[in-house]
Amino acid sequence: MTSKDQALLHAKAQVFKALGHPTRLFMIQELSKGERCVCSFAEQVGADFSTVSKHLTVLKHAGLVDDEKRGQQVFYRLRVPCVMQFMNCIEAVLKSNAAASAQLLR
Amino acid sequence: MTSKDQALLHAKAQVFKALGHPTRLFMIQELSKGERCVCSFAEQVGADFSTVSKHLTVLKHAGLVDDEKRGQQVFYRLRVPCVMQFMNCIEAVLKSNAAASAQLLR
DNA sequence: TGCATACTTGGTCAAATTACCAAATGATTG
DNA sequence: CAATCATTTGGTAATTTGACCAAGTATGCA
Repeated sequence: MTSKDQALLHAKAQVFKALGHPTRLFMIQELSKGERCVCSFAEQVGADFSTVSKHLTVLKHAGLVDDEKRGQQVFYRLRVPCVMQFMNCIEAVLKSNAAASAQLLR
Repeated sequence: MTSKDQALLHAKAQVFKALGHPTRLFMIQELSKGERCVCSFAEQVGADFSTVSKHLTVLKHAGLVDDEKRGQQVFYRLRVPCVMQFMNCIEAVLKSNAAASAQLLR
């Protein structure tokens, strides 16, 4: 494997890693319905404002979302709609997979 | 959000988390070409046998792969072909996204 | 039966992640 | 300009992750 392949592999893993947290995954799901400001997440997620902001930063660095400041608010937008497709596929797998579901859905 | 939704969200996040490591992602890519025994990965990945085995366990618990013992070898198989589709989508995004690429492909 | 081969499991330790608090920045309002 | 609202940044502590080594289990062969 070339070092370029290595880099690409690492980059892709970073994207998955960014999605590998319940709060961030929730944010992605919400963003798939339309843009949202940080404040709207802060309420909904029930975590500290700073925590929410940091999660959004992770998603942004992974290239999954874009942000735009308008007035004093910052709006985030989903950049990668194909995530949702995969999310549906995973959901189907989880539901069809007794072994993993028993472990994961607990 | 109901606690059932919470559980599902958590389960999905676990799946992404499992994919969020270069070695495990590599394994998934290789498995998309066909089944493989642990030993074959051990050589290729260049990590300790036990490390390889643990990575495969993570993928298995996430429901992404199946394993089958035949003789003294254990063969792993990809359970979720749709991962590859998403992988391609991510790859496209990474290549089209200067900002993230600069960070991630370094 | 005894020994090699192919894995898995348990332990340990360093590094990464995540959450919160406090403080800093930036835009808006009085 | 001072005060306030929305958000980010920095610091710290608790938890999780990942890598290796050593030891354990299971299969196959002499």
